[in-house]
Amino acid sequence: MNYNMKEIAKLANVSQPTVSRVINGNTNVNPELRKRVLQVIESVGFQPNRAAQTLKNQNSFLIGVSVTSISNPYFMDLIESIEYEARSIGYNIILHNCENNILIEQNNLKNFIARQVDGVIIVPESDENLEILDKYKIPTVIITHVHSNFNSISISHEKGGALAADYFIRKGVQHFLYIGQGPYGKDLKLEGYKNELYANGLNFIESNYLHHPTETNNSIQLEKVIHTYIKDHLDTIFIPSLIENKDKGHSNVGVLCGNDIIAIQFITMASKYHLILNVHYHLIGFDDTILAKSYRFSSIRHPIHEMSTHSIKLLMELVSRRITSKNAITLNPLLIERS
Amino acid sequence: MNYNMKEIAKLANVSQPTVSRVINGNTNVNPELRKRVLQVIESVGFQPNRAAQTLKNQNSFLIGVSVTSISNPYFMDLIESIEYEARSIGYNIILHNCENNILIEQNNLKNFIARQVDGVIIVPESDENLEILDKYKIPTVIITHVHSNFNSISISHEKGGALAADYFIRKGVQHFLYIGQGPYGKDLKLEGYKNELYANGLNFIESNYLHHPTETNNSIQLEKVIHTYIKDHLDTIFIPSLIENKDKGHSNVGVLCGNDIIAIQFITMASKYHLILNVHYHLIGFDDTILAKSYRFSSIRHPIHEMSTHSIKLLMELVSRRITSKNAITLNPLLIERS
DNA sequence: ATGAAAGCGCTAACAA
DNA sequence: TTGTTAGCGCTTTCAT
Repeated sequence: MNYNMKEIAKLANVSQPTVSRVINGNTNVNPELRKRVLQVIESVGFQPNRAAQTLKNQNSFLIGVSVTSISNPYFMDLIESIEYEARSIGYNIILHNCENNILIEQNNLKNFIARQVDGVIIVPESDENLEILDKYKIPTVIITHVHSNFNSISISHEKGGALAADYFIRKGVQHFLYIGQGPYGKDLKLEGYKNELYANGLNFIESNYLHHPTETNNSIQLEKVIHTYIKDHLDTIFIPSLIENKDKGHSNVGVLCGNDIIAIQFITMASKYHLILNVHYHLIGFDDTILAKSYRFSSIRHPIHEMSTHSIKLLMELVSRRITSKNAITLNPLLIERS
Repeated sequence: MNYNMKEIAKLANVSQPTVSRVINGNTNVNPELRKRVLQVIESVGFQPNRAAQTLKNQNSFLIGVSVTSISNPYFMDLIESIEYEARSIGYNIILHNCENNILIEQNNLKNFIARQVDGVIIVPESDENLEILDKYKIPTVIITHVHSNFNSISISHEKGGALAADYFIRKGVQHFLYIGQGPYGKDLKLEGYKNELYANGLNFIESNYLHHPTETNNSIQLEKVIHTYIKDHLDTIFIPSLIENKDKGHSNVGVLCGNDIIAIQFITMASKYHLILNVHYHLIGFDDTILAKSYRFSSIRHPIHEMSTHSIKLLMELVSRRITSKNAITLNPLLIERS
């Protein structure tokens, strides 16, 4: 059982508000009383009740963190980083996973409101629920998405694609592949990749864009697409390319994958045909997760630490009402080269 | 801005305690008033202030979760699972990482106390800090460690080792390797592994126990040890073993690794000598993380979901003072076979 | 510089 | 069944 200020006051032979003043660093306190109070606090290990403080002060020093999935190495790094940043400025995080479910996300956000969180950092599942935060005027920073009504931190996917293109060009790549995350459609990574190729007078062949055959994000299906591509181009690209470039020791095929998991799917499929990374093909993944580290392939890293730093900083500026405009911060990714 | 009960009461033309009664499901409320109140609550989207409830009720519906590291796929799965279990019974988690630092852990636990958490689930960095929880009589469940003064959920590492031994025996393995996580010392996984071999009339050769050469947990050093072992036994074990068993299509070497990361180190080193998984050697990792899934090697899985279920259940029993004895629950791991 | 008193939003004992 | 009242632990006037 924890003490309260009244008990501390009695033990130190002062009034309860004096204890409050000591704890809050109010200067109008006799140094001697201050010492006495601090001694008692120290000896019994008193911790002021945060719930009472929240009630009285109308702020909780709590940040609601909502993500669409926890067991994704990318979000986990993000959560770790946010927890660290929050802790270092005296805030705590309440973590919620919405499991990619809009209804759960809605409940979670309502819960944040009930908990009196000072702000929310969210990787949103949908736009609808964000209105709840708007309605209650909760300072909010959105991560990964850009939304005109909210502050946001995001990454330039185009820049990531361009970075990959640059790397491949440096390596003398002539055959540029791209394997996307979703079904066919607008893909900023691909845009950046293509544009950088064009800017260098190179061409991207549309049939080298592999993607899910359907709307459903089934990874088995993508694996089949990859498998078929490799099989069909074994004798036309992969093997000849290596032979042509045998003086360099590596081929001129470059594969950019929308994320690290896809990258591993490619590596696995390629190995079935005895194609070896950095010999028969160059490869770059996205997100630079533990997978890229352990498989030792290059990957585009999102500056997670920078993202969380900016998120918290931006959130704090909103909480303290130092800014009221809507900021959309875009950060640049960087290429982690591994050979 | 959120409403409060007083405002709801005014809008519904009832007294404020009536609003409280409606919200808390008190039956002594005129159905008509109840309806009126619920309508107002619904229309303005009122959420009772949790801080006030915490202050009044002396419980927070908050669970403090402290781990030694977040960015570890194993803990990440655990956190996700705990968040899910807590949420499904109306609790929230406050997440803290202690970064393997005793001082940070101490501050985090004090913070839990200030936050009035109803209970703590902790992967402890040290025993000392646990005394804080004991002192304040915070219901606590320890995960992974067993401690006589606390309730705990842990995994039988011996059983994991035995499971691996059984699998290897089934596969006809004759050369049993073990690569431990730490420097040389007591290792329950190894104990279970050996004992199961002995129980089957088999022998474990001590020189087949690879480990860090020093106290420092430097993974580069372990990699060198692995590398040296493979090089030295290439012609005496790995190659001959495959030749002897070429009718079966795979050798009779079995490698058990203390965790999945070590497993990948072995696979990587082995591939330098063109040794292929499930051909030149059988391998089992520990923890069944995303690494094992993507590299497709077998791994001993800890029943993470079961762990979190038991943790929350046990914690709730402590919170409600239904139990006061100290329980040490040991769960059995299971082998996920991948070929 | 210090203490007495009010009130943050809620629940529960009590009175009506 | 309903409203009045006190109080959870804290901060902050307001007197002194």
